[in-house]
Amino acid sequence: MAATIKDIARRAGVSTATVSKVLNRKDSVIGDETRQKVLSLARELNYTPNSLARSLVTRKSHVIGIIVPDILNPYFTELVRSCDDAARLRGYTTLVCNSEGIAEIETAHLTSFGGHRVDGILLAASDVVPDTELLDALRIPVVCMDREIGPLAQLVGIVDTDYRSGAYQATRHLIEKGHTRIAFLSGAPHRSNTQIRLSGYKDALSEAGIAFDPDLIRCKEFQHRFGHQATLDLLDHTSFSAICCMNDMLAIGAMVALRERGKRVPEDCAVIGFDNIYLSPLLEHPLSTVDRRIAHSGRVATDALIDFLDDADRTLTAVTITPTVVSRTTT
Amino acid sequence: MAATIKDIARRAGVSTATVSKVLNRKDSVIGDETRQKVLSLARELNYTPNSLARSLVTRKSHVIGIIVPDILNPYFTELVRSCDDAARLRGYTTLVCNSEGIAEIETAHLTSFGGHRVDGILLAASDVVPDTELLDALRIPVVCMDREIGPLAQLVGIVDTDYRSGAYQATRHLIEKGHTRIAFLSGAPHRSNTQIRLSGYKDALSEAGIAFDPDLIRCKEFQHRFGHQATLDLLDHTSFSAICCMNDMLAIGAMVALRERGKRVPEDCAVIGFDNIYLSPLLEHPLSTVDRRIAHSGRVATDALIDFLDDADRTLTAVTITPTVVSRTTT
DNA sequence: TGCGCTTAGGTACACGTTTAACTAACGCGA
DNA sequence: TCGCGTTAGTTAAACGTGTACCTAAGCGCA
Repeated sequence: MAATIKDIARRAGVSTATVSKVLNRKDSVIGDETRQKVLSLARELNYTPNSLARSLVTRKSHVIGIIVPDILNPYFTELVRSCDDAARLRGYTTLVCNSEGIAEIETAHLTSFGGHRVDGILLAASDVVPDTELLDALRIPVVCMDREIGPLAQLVGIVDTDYRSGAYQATRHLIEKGHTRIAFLSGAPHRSNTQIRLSGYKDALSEAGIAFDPDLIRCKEFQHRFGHQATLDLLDHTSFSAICCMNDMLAIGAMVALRERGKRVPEDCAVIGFDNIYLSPLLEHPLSTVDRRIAHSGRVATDALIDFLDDADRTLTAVTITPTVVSRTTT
Repeated sequence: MAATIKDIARRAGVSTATVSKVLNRKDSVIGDETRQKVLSLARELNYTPNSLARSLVTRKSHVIGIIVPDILNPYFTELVRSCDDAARLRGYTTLVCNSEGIAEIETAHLTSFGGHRVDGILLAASDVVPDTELLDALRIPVVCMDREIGPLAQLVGIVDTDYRSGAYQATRHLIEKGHTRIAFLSGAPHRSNTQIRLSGYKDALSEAGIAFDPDLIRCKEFQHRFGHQATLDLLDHTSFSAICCMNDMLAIGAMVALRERGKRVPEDCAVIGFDNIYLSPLLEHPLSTVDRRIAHSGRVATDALIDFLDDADRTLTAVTITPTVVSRTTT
């Protein structure tokens, strides 16, 4: 069907090796006339190299696999987009998989990555613990983004966000606006993910001489729905004038709850989010939040991975991104 | 590195053909003992078939390529997610590319699809006209989703949304709520995409005996930003009590503008969107909109494509989805 | 005995590339 | 004349599978 190197070779009256050399710019040793003939035939037949065959022999697929829990989550959408852009810029293609935050699904995807011989793997934040045994067997370089992982030989990059600092800054921002009763919403309470943010929150409070009140804390999951439900619950059981949300979806949920109860934002209750997803400035009340530079972190992670793949012997890259508060209308 | 069929064959003392047969369940003709030996060795070496090699010989990659203008747009995020789910369910993997709505980029992606020997292509809505010449040369089955395309031999599926009906219903919904001055926001004015929706809008108006007023129409692009800007402009130049937006992002933009000008939704101005992206119920004012069954349409399109790929000679599938109004808080 | 069928598996090529190693022709200096 | 270095290619193997076709043994049966 599609033209192959053989077709070109036959018509040009040369061997496939010659064609291959010309097409790969390894043609220092090829005559000018032959080169031209091959090149023009390639164009004429509109030849496209079969990457399957090529990858098979070169043992490089120029594909990198990405695993996220759910691309519908705007944070991951944005992250994936930036990874994909960065990858393409360097001649790589991405294969994106949704793990649903379920270990078995992630494992299946990793296995499939192995079968497709991806050159590298990007692991985005998730609460499931990566199957290091499988990863080890796969021998494919891995970069983790805000994701805890055990010791792993082929871990070649780590890009983390300084959650403590982010939470600290968000809380401090609220305190500076005069708030003292500040609720705190986050994900799974036992994960370090949440613990570390909580410590940032506490630091800011104690620095300001405000007592920590456990009644103001609600930690369960990073979903919109929980932000809504927790806010309603807070409203019923305690008093506060601000909510510090550990991601933007929680903040969006909180704002719906506040409106349902007739509370104005920010007059009656201030809200700050975390992530700065691209939606946050677009909301009816553009959301104050903590910018964690999503696109930048995706780019950095991808570049680290590809640097490793392209340059022979490279060492582990570790970057931590410090987020900053962006104040909009909700605080 | 990774175990191959050869490794298994050697250890089992059989030929690679035998191993291949066992592993592919073509083993009616293989002895039970041999089968077990092969199977257990495969497990032991944790063998994963090399899909590159396999695809090379079978001429089936079990990959389908998807092109969307921009996955950051929630409509496309949701669409891609549902296509991916549907594809995996049937043993296919997806390769997602962003065209930015630029013809050259789309062409590059299509070429790359050819190189990767994808089995089928899913083309999502976009204003650029597909490169049918290239598509023709590629000889890869294509399914279009809400996308105009010229005659094309390997077009095997079309799933469209009845935009006219959607726009008609949205307008009618507004009229039933008592509105008579209804603004209309949509994308590129000359595209049939917008024209057809406009006709639905006009039909509803004339049916209700309301005169069409061109001053209430603003068509340019389907971006949040334009929704915001157009609403401000409308507010400055005319009067109206409702806005009919031809996608949800426009509606979100419109609502920001209304809030900036101190207008309450829906008391001072009602707003209806189109698409029913997953975000629309989550907004501070859960958005009334027209549900176009995004996930369903992705699934239908993907299934149509794979039906074609799996069953030998199938004919073109054409589905049109009729959207329905979902009334929430903004009308 | 000769024939055919069944069972169990092997042989060998193909898929489309890349690449190390080889060759053939030529020119040139000693 | 011989040897050597260039130049411009070619040959052949390899990557990991799938599969059409072959073989060989065993058995039943006329």
